[in-house]
Amino acid sequence: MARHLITSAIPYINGIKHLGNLVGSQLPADLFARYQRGRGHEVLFLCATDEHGTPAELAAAKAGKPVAEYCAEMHEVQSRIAEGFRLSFDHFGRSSSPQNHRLTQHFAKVLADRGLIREVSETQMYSPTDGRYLPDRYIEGTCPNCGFESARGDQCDNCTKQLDPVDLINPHSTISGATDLEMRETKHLYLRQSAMKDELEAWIDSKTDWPVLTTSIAKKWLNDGDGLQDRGITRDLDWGVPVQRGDEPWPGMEGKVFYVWFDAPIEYIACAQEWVEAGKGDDWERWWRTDKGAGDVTYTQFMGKDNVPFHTLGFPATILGSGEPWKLVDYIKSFNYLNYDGGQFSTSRGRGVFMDQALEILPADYWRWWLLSHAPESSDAEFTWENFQSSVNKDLADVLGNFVSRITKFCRSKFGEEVPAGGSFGERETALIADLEARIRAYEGHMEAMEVRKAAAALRGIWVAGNEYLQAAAPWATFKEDPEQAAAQVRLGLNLIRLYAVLSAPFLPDASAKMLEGMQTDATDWPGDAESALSVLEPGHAFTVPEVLFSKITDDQREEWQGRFAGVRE
RNA sequence: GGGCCUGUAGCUCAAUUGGUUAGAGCAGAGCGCUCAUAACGCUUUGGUUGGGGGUUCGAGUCCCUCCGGGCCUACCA
Repeated sequence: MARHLITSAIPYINGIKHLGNLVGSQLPADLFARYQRGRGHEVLFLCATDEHGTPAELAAAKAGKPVAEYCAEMHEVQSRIAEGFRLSFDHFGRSSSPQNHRLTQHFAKVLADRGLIREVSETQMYSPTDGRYLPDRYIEGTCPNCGFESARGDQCDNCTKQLDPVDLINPHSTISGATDLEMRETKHLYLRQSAMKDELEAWIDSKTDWPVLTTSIAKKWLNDGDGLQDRGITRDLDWGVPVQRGDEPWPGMEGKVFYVWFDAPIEYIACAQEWVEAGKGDDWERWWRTDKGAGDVTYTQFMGKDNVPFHTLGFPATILGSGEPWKLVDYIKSFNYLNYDGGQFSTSRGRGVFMDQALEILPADYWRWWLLSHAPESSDAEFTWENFQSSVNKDLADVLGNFVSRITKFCRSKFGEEVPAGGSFGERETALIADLEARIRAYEGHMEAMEVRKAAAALRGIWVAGNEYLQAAAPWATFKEDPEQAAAQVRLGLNLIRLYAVLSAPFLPDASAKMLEGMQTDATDWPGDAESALSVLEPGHAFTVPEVLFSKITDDQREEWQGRFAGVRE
């Protein structure tokens, strides 16, 4: 039995995520976790909320709540929505947990002890009106280069020139509009990534089977300009992990916190500690310490492309730099973006479908199927309501759902609600079994390789094979001449439903459960050979005709949703 | 500006890494079936692989160039 540690990029706390966020990390991670569990492997699947940073503070202020309270509430909201999508996290943690505080401070100490942290004195814009230091992009003004009036402090959106906030003409805070900005001297800690460039590069170069999206982004950062740059890992904020050297104070760093991108990946580890604390497990080190049992763990991370630099360079620099035997990631599966109907999903403009809204209008399986079967693997993908409607209606309602209906209802009318006895398999059945054998193995291959769209296509092909068989065998015709033979055909058809339930579970957990319930079986072992997998339900086994698995999306519904999600979120 | 990704049938995507006649699904057309959610199956129309040039016995695949789309560019996360 293999052991799989699986993490999804942790979603930021400041609101409900849209479908693009979902398909870029949590959903494919869940697919992989469910598949590996289905194969009988030991899986630890972790996710959490990423709770620190300026946007969290601002979102809390906007909601009129203390930031800790706001984050606690939003964590609950995201947690419930994750359950709604059937995301099967073994634990859904919080980057603000005490475990993460301790571990983040521990890593900082170890890195400092090994000479990998240096102090840098720099100047930073401070806004007395806002009472806070402002990240560059929270300052706007007129671009000195092109005269664009809403240029951000880090870059002008009009001429794309990179800027320094002090260059802006008439700079002001985008939070309050305040113009009384001043430069203040402040000290920060930098992680000396540059000192680890060769080690990181050798490690990346050894990963020849990673998606090009992952390695090309990593290499770009390694070799761009002067090479890998040191990175500031502290910020002047209130909300975050206080800068400490382990348990000890860090002189000169009073009142500062670690930068979210330093503490967020560490939460992957802290989350396993939370998992133990919550009573769901008893040994987190078995998953994370190679000196304490994690040597045989395969660790896979899932994320959108915007997260790649932090997972290929920043976090590995932390892990490797510590010199401690932490488990390093084995495979990084990254995704492009999902666009919405000709443009981008927009949280600020309420454009597109958000996770809570999606569940209000349709069950999770509909979304899981469309999103995964259209996952943005090779390039950005696009959600359109027409495509969604036709894909879901055809694949789920017609091909899979109707298959279940036609065979169960036919059996009920001719043989009653139990698996009929009699007859034997002939050439047609042998051919189907051989075909399915090959298709199942191909499906497994795509799942192992995390080729999500190909896996979906292969699964659909397995469903189609059942319809082809029924059409050719035509038990409704056979029945008139040779009821025994029809019984064998129906028996095979009913067994196909159970097989489909097992194979489809990673994509469609709810429909899978309904099929198993209808077949009144809890035999969910992954199929070894197709032949024995198709004789699990024996003659005389009782079943019930399941309710319709997937009702179709009507044109009226589609048009209504199209209008509802085009503009501003309520 | 620089870098990376991408462009294949009306739509969404494949193509064993340079190897026969570029394949699937959806949509369209025709036929069959009547168990089933007006479902299913079979057959079929549809391509100058964004344009141009080059390398090669052979190019969707490699090189050059032009055009279009997207992302990243280190203080949003």
